[in-house]
Amino acid sequence: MSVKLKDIAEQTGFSINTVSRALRDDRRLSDATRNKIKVAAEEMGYIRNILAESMRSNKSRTIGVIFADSANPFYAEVIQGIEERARRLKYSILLINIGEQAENERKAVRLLLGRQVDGLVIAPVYKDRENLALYQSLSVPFIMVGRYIEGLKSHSILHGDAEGQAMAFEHLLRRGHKKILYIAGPKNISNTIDRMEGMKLAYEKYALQIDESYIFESSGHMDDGYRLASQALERGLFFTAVVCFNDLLAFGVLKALHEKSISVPDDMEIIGFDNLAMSRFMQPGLTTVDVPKNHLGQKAVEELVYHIEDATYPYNTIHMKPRLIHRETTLDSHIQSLKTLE
Amino acid sequence: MSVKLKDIAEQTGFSINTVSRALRDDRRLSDATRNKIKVAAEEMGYIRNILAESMRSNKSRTIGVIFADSANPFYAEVIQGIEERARRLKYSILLINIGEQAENERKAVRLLLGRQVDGLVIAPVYKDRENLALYQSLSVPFIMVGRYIEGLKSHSILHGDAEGQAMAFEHLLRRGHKKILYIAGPKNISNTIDRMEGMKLAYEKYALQIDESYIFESSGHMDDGYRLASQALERGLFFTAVVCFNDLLAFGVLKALHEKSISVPDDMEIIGFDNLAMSRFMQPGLTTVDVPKNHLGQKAVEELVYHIEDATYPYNTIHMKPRLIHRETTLDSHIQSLKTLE
DNA sequence: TTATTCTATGTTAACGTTAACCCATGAGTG
DNA sequence: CACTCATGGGTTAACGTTAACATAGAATAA
Repeated sequence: MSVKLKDIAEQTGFSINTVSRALRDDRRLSDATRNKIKVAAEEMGYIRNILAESMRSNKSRTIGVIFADSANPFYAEVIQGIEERARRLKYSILLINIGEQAENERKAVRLLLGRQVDGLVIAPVYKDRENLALYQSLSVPFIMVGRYIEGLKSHSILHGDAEGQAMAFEHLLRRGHKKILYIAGPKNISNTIDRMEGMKLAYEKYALQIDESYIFESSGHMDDGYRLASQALERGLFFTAVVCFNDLLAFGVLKALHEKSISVPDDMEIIGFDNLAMSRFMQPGLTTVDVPKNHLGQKAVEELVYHIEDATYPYNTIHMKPRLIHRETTLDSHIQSLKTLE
Repeated sequence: MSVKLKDIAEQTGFSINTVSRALRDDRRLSDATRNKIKVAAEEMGYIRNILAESMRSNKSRTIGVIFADSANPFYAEVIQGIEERARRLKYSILLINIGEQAENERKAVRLLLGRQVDGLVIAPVYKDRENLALYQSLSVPFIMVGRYIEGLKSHSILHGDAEGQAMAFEHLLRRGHKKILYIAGPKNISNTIDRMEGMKLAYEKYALQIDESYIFESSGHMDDGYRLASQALERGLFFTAVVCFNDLLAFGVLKALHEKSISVPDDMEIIGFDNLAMSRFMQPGLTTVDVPKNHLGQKAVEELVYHIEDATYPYNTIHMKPRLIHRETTLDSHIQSLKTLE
C-alpha cells in the first residue's frame, strides 16, 4: 500500500497531526521538526491523498470545465489556457464535452457538483429555461467563457462578438460590396445571436438593407461551409464576398470556391472569425477576427479562482477586444483604391 | 448545505446504510424501500458526493490524461475520443499538459496519483531513465497512446508509425523521386524514431541511399515547416518532394512553397502524417497518412478500464493500421503515367 | 416441531486527512 | 514570585460514504 501520514508519524515519532502540519508548512512547528518530517516524507515517497484532503477541508482544488467539443480548435485553445492557468494556481481540471446539448450540460454540471468541484468554467448553451434555473441556484462559483446566457451575463467573459462581426462587415461594406453571403452559426448559442447583431449594426451604419436570403444557418463546421457555399454558387446566387461565423466555415468556403475556380480575393473576398492558428497557413491566408483564445481561458480561471477564494467578489461581465486581422482573402483599402484607378 | 444520505435517512426513516444501498440499486432491498428512497432523494435534490464515495470504496472512477499539448489538433482529437469513451464508461478525466517535458510528466503522474486516479492515459516522452523507473513501479494501470517508451512497449497502443512513413516514402520513391526532403519530429518521442525508421525501410526497399542532409529536425509545429522549407529553398537545396513528420509541418511547407511560387503537386509533392480534420480542406488537399485519432483515444480508455477492473488482464501492444490518403499534394500513379507519356 | 436458510435492514467501523481544541514548557513581565 | 503568553506539539472528532458484520423475522426444509 501507499505511504500515509500515519506511516510517517510512526517513522518519525511525531503525531499524525504534526506530520500533516509539517507537510502543509505550518509555521507553528519548529524548523527542526518540520524539516525532519519533510525529509522522512520525501524518503518514504509520500504522496498526499488529495481526495482525503478535499473531503476534510471541503475544498477540492478542482475546476469543472464544460465545452461543446474540446476537439474544436477554438475551444481546444481556450481549454489550453484554462489548463495552463489552473495548473499554475494548483487546481486540476475535469473536462466534459456536451456537444451543444442543453440536457448534457445539466448532466455535466450535476456530475461535477458530485465531484465537489470548487467552481465551473462553461461555454453554455444559450437559451434553456431549466439551465438558467440550475445556474441561478448553483452552489459553486462559475464563469462562462466566450458566451453568455440571458439573465446571467455578469458571469461571462466575452470577446466582442457584435463588435468583431461589425468590423468584418464594415470592412466589406465600406468598400462597396452589396451582396455579401453570411454563414451564421448554430442557433442555440449567444455568439450566433451577437454576431448577427454585429452584422446588422454594420448594415445600419451604411444605411443598407439586409437581404435575409443571403443568410445561411450552419453548424459551424468545415463541411457546412463547403456545402453551403457550393450550394449557393450552384443555385446561381450572386455575391462578391462571404462572411463566416467562424474560421472553420471559411476553410470550407475556400475549398468550395477553389473547386469552382473562383479567385480569392479578386473575385470573392472572405472573412472568418476566431483567428485559429491554422488560419494564417491557409492558402490564401484567411482574413479574420482575432479572439484571444488562450487568454480567454486563463482569464476565466483567474476570475473563477477569485470567486472561489472570496465569496464576496462581485460578478461583472468582462469584455475583451476583437481585432480584424487582414490577410489574403480580402483586399485592403490601399490595394482596392489602386484597382479602382485602373 | 447540500443534501446528504443522512438527510434522506431522516426523511424516510431508514438507516443511512439502507439509503446508500437503495441509491446504488442494491437488489437485496425490497422494491418498495428502494423506490421510496429514490423518490425522496430525487425530491430532495440529492447529489452523491463522489469524493466520499471514492475515499471509502478506494475507487475514484477518474482517469488521468497526460499529453504534451491538448491544443495540438492531433491530441485534441485523441482526447476527444478519450473523453467520449470515459464518459460512457462512467469515468471522469483529469487533463494535464506537459509540453514534451520529462520532468513535467513525472510531476503530472504524481499529482494524478495524489488525486487517486484509477488509471492513466499518457503520451509519454520517449527516453528518460527516471520516468521508466516511475512507470515500472506505478501502482495504477496505464496505457500509452500513439507512443511508447523502451521497456514498456506492451502498454502502448500504436498506429504504425514506421509502416505509415514507409508507405509515404514508397509512394514517392516508386515513382522516381530521388531527392526528398524529410522534416522530422521532436527527438524525444518515439514517433520521430519510428517514422525515421519507416523512411529507412522504404529507401532500403528501393536500394537507395539516404542523404542525411535532406533530413531536418523540427518541433512539429507549422512555423517550423514554414521556416525549414523556406530555408531549404533559399539555400538552393534541390528536391522534388517533401515528406513531413506531421500535417502541421506540411501546412507550413505548403505556405512556404506557395510564397516561392512552386506549384504543388506538379513541381513539388508533399505528404503529411496524421490526417487532421483540416488537411482535407487545405489548398491543395493534403496527401497524408491517416491515423484513427478518436478511435485511438477510445481504445486507450477501453483497454485501461479492462485493466482497472481486472488486475490480471495482460498488457499487449496494440497495433492499428495506418492508411495513405491520396489527395492533391501528390500525383497519383495514374496521372503520373500520363505525364510520363507526354 | 425445530433447525436452517433467506430476506431485508440495522450497527459499527473505516477510508486519510484536517479542524478544533487542549496541554505542557519555559521565557518574559510587573 | 505569581502571572501571562508564546511556542511546540498532542488528542479527538469529523468530512460523507461504503464495507463488513450482525440481526430479526419470515419462509423453507427435515
